[in-house]
Amino acid sequence: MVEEALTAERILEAAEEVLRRFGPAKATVVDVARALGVSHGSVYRHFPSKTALRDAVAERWLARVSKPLAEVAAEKGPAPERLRRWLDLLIELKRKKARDDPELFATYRELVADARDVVRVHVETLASQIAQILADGVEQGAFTIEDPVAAGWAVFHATTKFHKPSHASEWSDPGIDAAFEGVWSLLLGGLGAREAPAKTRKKPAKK
Amino acid sequence: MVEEALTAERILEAAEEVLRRFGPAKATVVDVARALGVSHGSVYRHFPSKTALRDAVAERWLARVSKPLAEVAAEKGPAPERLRRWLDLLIELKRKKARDDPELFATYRELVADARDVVRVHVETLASQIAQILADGVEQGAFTIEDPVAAGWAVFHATTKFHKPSHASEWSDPGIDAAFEGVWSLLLGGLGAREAPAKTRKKPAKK
DNA sequence: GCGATGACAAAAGTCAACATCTGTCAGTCC
DNA sequence: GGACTGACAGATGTTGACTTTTGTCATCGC
Repeated sequence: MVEEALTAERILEAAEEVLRRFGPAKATVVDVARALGVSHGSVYRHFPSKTALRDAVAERWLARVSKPLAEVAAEKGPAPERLRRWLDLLIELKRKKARDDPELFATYRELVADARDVVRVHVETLASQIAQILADGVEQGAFTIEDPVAAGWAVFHATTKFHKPSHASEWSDPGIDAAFEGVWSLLLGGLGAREAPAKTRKKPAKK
Repeated sequence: MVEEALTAERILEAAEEVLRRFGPAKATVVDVARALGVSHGSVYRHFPSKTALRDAVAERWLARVSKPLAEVAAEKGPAPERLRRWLDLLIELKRKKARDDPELFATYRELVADARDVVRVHVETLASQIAQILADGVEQGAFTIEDPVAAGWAVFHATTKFHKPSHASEWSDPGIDAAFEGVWSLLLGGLGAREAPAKTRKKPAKK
């Protein structure tokens, strides 16, 4: 005993490490148990199935994306600039994962592909973070949309290509940043962006 | 002799039929030759490899999408309404294929997935059709964008979710049409759409 | 002479015997 | 007595001998 009790948290950490090392195809519940020095039956006391364990790992991974974004969404500065930073951060987080460790990224993709419910919640979280920024923007007089929630979803959908992992192979295209600028420019216009009441300005004139 | 000469065109037709019946995993060059009553060696007189044959079939399929769209792009009416019809048609063509014969659609997806060059050309064709509509719109005073080509790509990218086959599983979501309306609304705003000089009006006020 | 053939080597795909894994549960151990 | 074990049945994966396919080319027949 003592030896640190077997908790869901410890199992998740071990599971993540095992997935990282063996990949989703080779990682077994027995491997996870072995890494913890217990029998695989014990793992089943904490997770009802291997699928549930994988879902929980996927959830952790997604939280590492949505949490830093939540901070940007909660800030108080000018909404257009904040929306841009939020999108840049989302895209950068995804690209970084894909670039720095493609194998791990592939593991992550397989995992979340099976965790549809977890993904649904994650995506709803992201869309509502955008909606929050947009609502702030309306309040600031920087945006003129009527329905921030609907517009939040629209921004999310319109930028799918730039953040959804199934498009990862396109992220190394040389024109990808220009493509995003084009979409950003249309979206900003569509949100009815205008100079905020007074205050900060950011970019110099374009072109 | 006579008996109709063996042409690339006839081989393509047979190949398409064989793919339709057996699927891309089971369709062989020998099957195609058998359907034509020739030896498989003969097929290789017209196509250097099985891959080239598959690419050619993919190209035909894609042409069946881009040709009807080219007609809409070439029309002369008000650009905003035409852009909307063009997008609706693109989306409808894709959805119809996916809905009416999911197996054939899966075959088509596998084929084009391997035909990257063919797809690149197809996508460039579509983006330039949008650009043409946008340029007309600028001329008509209906759009205020500076660079119709860049904006054409932006419209294409922003609507990826609604026409790219890898998103087909999302097309049966109940909210998909509302999602498109949201994106459309932002895009139209971003293009600087204003009532055309005089003339037609379409939708009643929203909400 | 030229399109077509079919035998062939190398590559790719199949499948059934075998091995491993998941999930359960009666029983152990502290 | 409750956390943990490990033997087990059924499900899932792996392996390697075998079959099929691709792509070539010397030869054929019109």
